[in-house]
Amino acid sequence: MAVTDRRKQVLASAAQSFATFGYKATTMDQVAKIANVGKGTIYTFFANKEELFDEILYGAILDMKKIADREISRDKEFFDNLYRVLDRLLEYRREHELFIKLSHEVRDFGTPQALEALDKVENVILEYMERELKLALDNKEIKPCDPKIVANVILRLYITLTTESRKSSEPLNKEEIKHYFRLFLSEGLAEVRDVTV
Amino acid sequence: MAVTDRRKQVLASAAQSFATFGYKATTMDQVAKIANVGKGTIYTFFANKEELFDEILYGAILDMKKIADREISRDKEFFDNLYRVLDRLLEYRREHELFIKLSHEVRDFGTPQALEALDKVENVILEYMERELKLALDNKEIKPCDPKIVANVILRLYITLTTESRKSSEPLNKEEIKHYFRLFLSEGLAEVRDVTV
DNA sequence: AAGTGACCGTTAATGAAAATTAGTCACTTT
DNA sequence: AAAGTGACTAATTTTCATTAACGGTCACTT
Repeated sequence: MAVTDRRKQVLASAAQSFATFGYKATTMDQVAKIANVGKGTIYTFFANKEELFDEILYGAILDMKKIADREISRDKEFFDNLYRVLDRLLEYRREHELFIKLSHEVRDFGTPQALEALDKVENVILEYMERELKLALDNKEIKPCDPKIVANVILRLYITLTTESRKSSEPLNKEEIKHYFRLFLSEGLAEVRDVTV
Repeated sequence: MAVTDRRKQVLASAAQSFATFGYKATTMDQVAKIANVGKGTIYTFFANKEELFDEILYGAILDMKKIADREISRDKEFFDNLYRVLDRLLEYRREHELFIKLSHEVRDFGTPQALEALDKVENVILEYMERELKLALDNKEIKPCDPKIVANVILRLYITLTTESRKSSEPLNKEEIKHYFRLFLSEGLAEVRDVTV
């Protein structure tokens, strides 16, 4: 069997295992078994468990970058793009088994590698937003501000709106989320008072 | 010694112990010792450890309500009041030893009673904001919205801005926080384009 | 040369014994 | 008799020694 095939075999098996069992509960013995290779073989491709995991994570992050690039349309306005891409990225994150499992692992065991992985994903999203905010600043579409801070606020806002479940009431639907998103980020909450209708 | 004195003695000792050691690490033996009463005496005033804790928590919550009422001026505008009261309340929460200890306890051990206590405090703050938002709605100071959702967003926004530390850069100063607070809640991020200057 | 799995040192799970704790109540003090 | 107490109990938590599982290696096989 060709070297690249074996490598791919290992990667596929590891991806499946990490997504099903999380970081901690995935053992190298198991990956070797699923991949139908000896354990030693894994170590000819990857220095250790963390590097194997990182490569799979990097693949998922590449997917997210592709999603963002595909979803963005330079002819549409800033807030539209922002909301749509953020929605897609977080949907991807929310629905991918690997990230679901990693979230649970952080909650239940606090596994450092799982936490680090989720942080990396968050940073990718933040970096994307920072870039877009800088473009919007150059085009004078938004008021002067620190893109880093605003990117953070926007992400937190989105997360707050999408997890508005815990206390009473069911989570907001997409239209409601979009409405509040626009209210805070674009229009502002204050009623306009000095404009004659 | 009068009954009320003994009760106060117990409360004071318990308050000190909860603030110093947290919920879990405060033992009824220790409270009795500090208060200079037999352990049985505590149980003539409080049914159990949780009720003793609740009474102390309730005291702190009363303090917060007083702070909010004192800080609010009906002649000042809505966002000014909102920001100032929120700032005072969270400063109180941030600087009171009991709440600091309880936060650590939740982080380190996940003690359910500590979590519940912090939730109660958060709810007091949310309820206060909800009330103020309803007033502002009646006065048409803010656009139509669900006060519950907006209260939540505002609290998260404040917390995001005040803990903008982890990733690089030092935390924002009060003026900066106020600036961003105003930017998102009052004015909106979008640059106004259709107004001739 | 490429691939392997038994083996190694370290870390984590297990469970039984020991210690600690919230809450009680028979007894002491006032 | 009313108020106060701390030794006691049942339940929980901590401790610790033993066992099991793990990541990573390397002498050996293919």
